[in-house]
Amino acid sequence: MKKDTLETISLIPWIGKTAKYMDYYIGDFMKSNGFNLSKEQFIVLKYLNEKDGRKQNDLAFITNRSKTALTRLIQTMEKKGYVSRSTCEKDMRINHVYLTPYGRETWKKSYPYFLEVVKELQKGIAEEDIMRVQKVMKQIQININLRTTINQ
Amino acid sequence: MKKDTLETISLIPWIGKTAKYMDYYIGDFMKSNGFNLSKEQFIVLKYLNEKDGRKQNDLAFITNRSKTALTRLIQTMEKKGYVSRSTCEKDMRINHVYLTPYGRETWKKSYPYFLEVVKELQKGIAEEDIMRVQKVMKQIQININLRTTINQ
DNA sequence: TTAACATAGTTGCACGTGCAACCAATTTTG
DNA sequence: CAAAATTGGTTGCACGTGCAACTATGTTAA
Repeated sequence: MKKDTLETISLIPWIGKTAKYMDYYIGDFMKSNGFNLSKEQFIVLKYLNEKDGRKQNDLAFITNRSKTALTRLIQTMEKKGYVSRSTCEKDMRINHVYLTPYGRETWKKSYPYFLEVVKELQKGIAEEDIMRVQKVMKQIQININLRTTINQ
Repeated sequence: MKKDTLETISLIPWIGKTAKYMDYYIGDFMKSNGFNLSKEQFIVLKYLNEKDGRKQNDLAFITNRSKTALTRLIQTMEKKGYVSRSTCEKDMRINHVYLTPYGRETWKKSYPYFLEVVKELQKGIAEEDIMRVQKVMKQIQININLRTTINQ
C-alpha cells in the first residue's frame, strides 16, 4: 500500500512549481528582449487588441482577476503609457480602457516573442501529450469552478 | 494549415491559469477550515517539520525562492508565531529557523486538509494521466532550467 | 419621488515576488 | 596579516493579488 503524501498522489505541486518557473522565465525572456512588460500586462494588451475600449469590469472578468487587481494593473499600464482610461458618457460609473498607439505597437512587437518563448518551453513535448495535459487542466478547472468564483 | 496562436499551439496559458485557480482555491479552502496559512507558509512548515533548524539560505533553495522572498516569508511566519529564528553560533551570518510548538501543531493539523484539497482538485483524473502530466511538467522544467536560475 | 439596493471603481491592508544595493561576518589571496 | 572577494541576510523599490470598506452613480421599489 502506497503512503499518501503530497508527492506521490499529486499533480498539484508540479503544476504550481512549473507555473512559477514559467512565469519567471517568460518575464526574464521579455525583459532581456527589451520589453518592459509583465505577463499580466501582456494579456491585457492582447484582449484590448482584440477589442479596444473594454470596460474595466469586463477586463477583470475575462482575465480572471478581482476588480481591485485589475484597477492596479491598469494604473501601472497607464503610467507606462500602454493604455488610457475614459469615463463612459452614458454611465459615469464605468471606465473604458483604450490602447494607446504605443500600447498597440508594443503588442505587435512583443507578440512574436511570446510565441517564441512559449514554443521554447514546450520543446520536446509531443502534440498528443499537449492535448492530454490540456484535458487534465480543464478537468481541474471544472473541479474548482464547481465551488469557487472570485468575489469582487 | 493551422494558424499559430497562443491558444492553439500552447499549453502554457493553461498551466498558468490552472495554477492560479488552484492557488486561490487552496487558500480559500484552508481559510474556511480555520487555518491562517498561505500555501507558501504551509510549504515552509512542511520542510521544517522534516528537518528543523534549517538555514534560511537552504530554505530559499529547496523552496525555489529568492533569499528576499524567503526573508519576508519567514518574517510573516515569525509574526504569526509559527517559527523562530536564531543566529548560528559558529557563523554569525547564518540564521537557523525553528518550528515553534504552535507551528508544529499547525502543520500536523493542516496537513490532512491539504491532502484532502489536493484529492478534490484531482477528482476524475486517471492515474495514467497524472503520470503523463508529471512527465510533461518535468520536461518544461528541464527546458527552463537549462537557461535560468533565480539570482539571489 | 424618495429610500433602498445594486454596480463600477478606488483605497487601505496584508501578503507574496525579484532585483539592486547594502551591511556585517567570514574566507581567500597577495 | 591586511586588503579583496564572497556569503547570508535585510531593506527600498516596483509589481501583482484578494478582501473589506468606501464613494459615486444608477436602478428599483415602496
